[in-house]
Amino acid sequence: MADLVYRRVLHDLKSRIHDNQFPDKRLPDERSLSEAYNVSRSSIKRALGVLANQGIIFKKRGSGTFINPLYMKNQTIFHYEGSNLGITDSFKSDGQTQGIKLLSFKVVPANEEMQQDLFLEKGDFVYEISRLRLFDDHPFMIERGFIPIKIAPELSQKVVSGSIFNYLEDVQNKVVTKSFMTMKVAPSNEEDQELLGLKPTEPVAIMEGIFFLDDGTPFEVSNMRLRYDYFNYNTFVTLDEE
Amino acid sequence: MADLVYRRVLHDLKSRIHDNQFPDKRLPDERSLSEAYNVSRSSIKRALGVLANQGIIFKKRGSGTFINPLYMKNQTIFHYEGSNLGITDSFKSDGQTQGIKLLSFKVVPANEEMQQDLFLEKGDFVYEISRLRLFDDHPFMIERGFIPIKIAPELSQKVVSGSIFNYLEDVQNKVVTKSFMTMKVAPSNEEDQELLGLKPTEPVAIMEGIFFLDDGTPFEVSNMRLRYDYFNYNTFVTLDEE
DNA sequence: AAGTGGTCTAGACCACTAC
DNA sequence: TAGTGGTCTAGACCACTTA
Repeated sequence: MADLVYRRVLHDLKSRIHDNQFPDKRLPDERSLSEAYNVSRSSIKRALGVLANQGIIFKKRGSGTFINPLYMKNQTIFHYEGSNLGITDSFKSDGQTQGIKLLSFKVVPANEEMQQDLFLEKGDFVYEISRLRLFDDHPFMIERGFIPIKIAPELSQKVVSGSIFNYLEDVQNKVVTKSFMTMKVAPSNEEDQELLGLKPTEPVAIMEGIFFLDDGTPFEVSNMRLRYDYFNYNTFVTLDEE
Repeated sequence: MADLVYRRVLHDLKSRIHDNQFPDKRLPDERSLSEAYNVSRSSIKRALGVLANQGIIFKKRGSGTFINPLYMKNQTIFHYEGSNLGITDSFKSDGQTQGIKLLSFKVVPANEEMQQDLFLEKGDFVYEISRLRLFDDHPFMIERGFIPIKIAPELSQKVVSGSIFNYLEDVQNKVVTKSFMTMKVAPSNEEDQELLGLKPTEPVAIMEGIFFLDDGTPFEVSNMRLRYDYFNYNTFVTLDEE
């Protein structure tokens, strides 16, 4: 994976940018880069495309490719590297503790919706895992996840009481790299109010997602209900390609 | 712009997907598409790549290209799907009407936070534009935006009563292509309840964003409060290209 | 073994910018 | 007019999945 041509170029250019090797904030033109790296112009383009997506450079047709001055300044805000799809790792824990309380752990037949979402056949089974997430002993999220048993046949109660993604990666060498999420807002229902300690006027954020493995296999559908005051989603959107 | 090959394919495939012309949730393979559209496989790949980025399809190496089942569900009104940064264009208007009611339009000095976000100097001024967005005559969003006067010196009351982004693009040839957004949830306050017609138990979604022009210039900071039942944000996160 | 998506190349032509 | 990035092609080869 790391020996791909465009990736080699990408990493090299990135470190050269960080090393300030382009003091005029301008990169060489694509044809020169192609020659210098001894790769095709398409590969250069691909590497530059990734950098542009990350907001590190700007291309201006007809004039050249330039380093984004904002990127070099305000690194904290605009830097989008190493985000994480898993919940356990999405919360900053500077000394605070995260906890998981297992509410229920069952095996159930996949309903029709689930069959579609997870690419299952009629009669396939899924784990249904309900958990309460705690942050410094305060519950902030109800999580109900469904995972096909045929993808992870030996999930145990112990495993689902911890980070499932970490288990998968460490033990089974499966990596979750994509997710499709949809976010909504709703008034809290009675279960929310009880489990999350909310007043009737206090709402929840709802995140539903499908998580995919590296190869595109849908791995889990998850429904998450969060205390409104623990929800904060940041995103950097670019529209280069419509 | 619209006559690009990959865009033609992209739009065609997109509408075929929406029309449910692939009932088995599977697209033809790339080589067949290439032949069917009479374009190169690279162009097919590019179109499919955009669809994949938008989370509409996903590709499984070795087996094929499939439609994301979650995408077809959850099609509410506010629908950001990376297709457009502007609000006016983010709403599906199949016959429905969108409206904007101007609440206030002032010029004020930029406070310190604004100076940072919009890269302004001490003493610079910004427009403060408050608007109520309507959908089929129902208010669904309160929008308060701040734009530096030095970037758009001749904004008029008429312009800010319509789509500012469209005005910029059509009249000034400036295009907004990037944004940094943060989303939260909160109980509705009295102003929300009055303007959006909410009950005290009904919440709002809050979106705050900085919008950037093509060349990286920050153009607007905006704070948006939406009726909870009009909010639905879909996003597809990939950790692929690092 | 056949079929699928992924990567990469070499080169043509186009559209825009700067001088 | 020269130089830049953008689009597109045709085809080779690789990696993975499925049977």
